[in-house]
Amino acid sequence: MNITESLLGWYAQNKRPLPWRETREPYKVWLSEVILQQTRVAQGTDYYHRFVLAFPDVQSLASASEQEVLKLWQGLGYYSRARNMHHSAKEIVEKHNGIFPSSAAGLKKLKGIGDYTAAAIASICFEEPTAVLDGNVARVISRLYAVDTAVDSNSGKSILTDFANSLLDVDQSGTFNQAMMELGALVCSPRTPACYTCPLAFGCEALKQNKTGDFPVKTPKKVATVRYMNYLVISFVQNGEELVLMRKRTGKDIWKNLYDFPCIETENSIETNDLLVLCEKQDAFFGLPYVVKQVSPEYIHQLSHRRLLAKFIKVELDGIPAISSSLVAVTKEKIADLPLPRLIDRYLANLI
DNA sequence: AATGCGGGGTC
DNA sequence: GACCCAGCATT
Repeated sequence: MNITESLLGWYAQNKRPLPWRETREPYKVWLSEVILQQTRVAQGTDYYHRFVLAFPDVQSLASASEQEVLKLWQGLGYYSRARNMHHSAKEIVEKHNGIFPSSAAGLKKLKGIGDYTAAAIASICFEEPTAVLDGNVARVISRLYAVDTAVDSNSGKSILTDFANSLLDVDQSGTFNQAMMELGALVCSPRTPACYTCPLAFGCEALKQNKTGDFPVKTPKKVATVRYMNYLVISFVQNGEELVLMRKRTGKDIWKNLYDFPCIETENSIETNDLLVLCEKQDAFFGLPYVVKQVSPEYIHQLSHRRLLAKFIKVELDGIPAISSSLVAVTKEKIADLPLPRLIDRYLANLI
């Protein structure tokens, strides 16, 4: 029995019935792969169902507005995935006549498709004999061969990809790739791998050395830095209707093209009185009389690479502000139509 | 090669 | 609290 056969035999018996495994349509496989980038199956599955329902094919996705796509992506994070997928859907429809590229090299030319996703779609949908390398595969292979090069370095990725390709069953590359990932997800887990039930235990170098905990080798991460977000929740009445100012986030910062409130970011925590001085200085209230209605407690919003400490100051203006183009004035009901970061969504849920 | 980008589950 | 998840783009 060799490693490849043992793996495929295990997979046939133990694979989970995941919805995207019921199809080989490139569109649906692509959608599933993008949703699952840095995202667990449990977190992404509902999003997959909602997307397939709302946009059943690449044409319907291409016809949608970016805001619709982002709204559907809301809460999943890494929003560039949604923007890039929408961009690529339009490219596939307009430049490729709605037909997906059938090679990994062709797929990689599309925005949002890198080494992993290109190999995944090419092998699963088109049987291209190329191995994928994701977090699961890196863990399995690094343990199997006791690879002590960091898996997040270029040389490490190259070594691991070569090993994976050397094991690849070229006649069923899509199945093989999914089997490797499934083994990593279900058996060869990060903390305490279930080696006693692993079909590859007989050939595992890390297990032989009793050092599964030493692999994969990774370069240490940096600690998350703090950002202080002082949000201004500015409302006013126009034509008998209460409106709230929202801001579309542009530029290279987090949450690009999602909506939050006007915000004064500071280097350190700031008292409300000092913040109001800053607001005056920056003309945040448009020179109108205002009343502070509420100051929220501090919200802690933990991201992988950032720790956001947010405060929300609710202010009512007496008058109608002359707003710039980056701001929109919306009714409370319409806020729900906008794509919102999780932090803003949490705050709004607490307002009642 | 290093950094930014989200959010949530798990131990 | 630390880790990490079917990674990618940019610099």
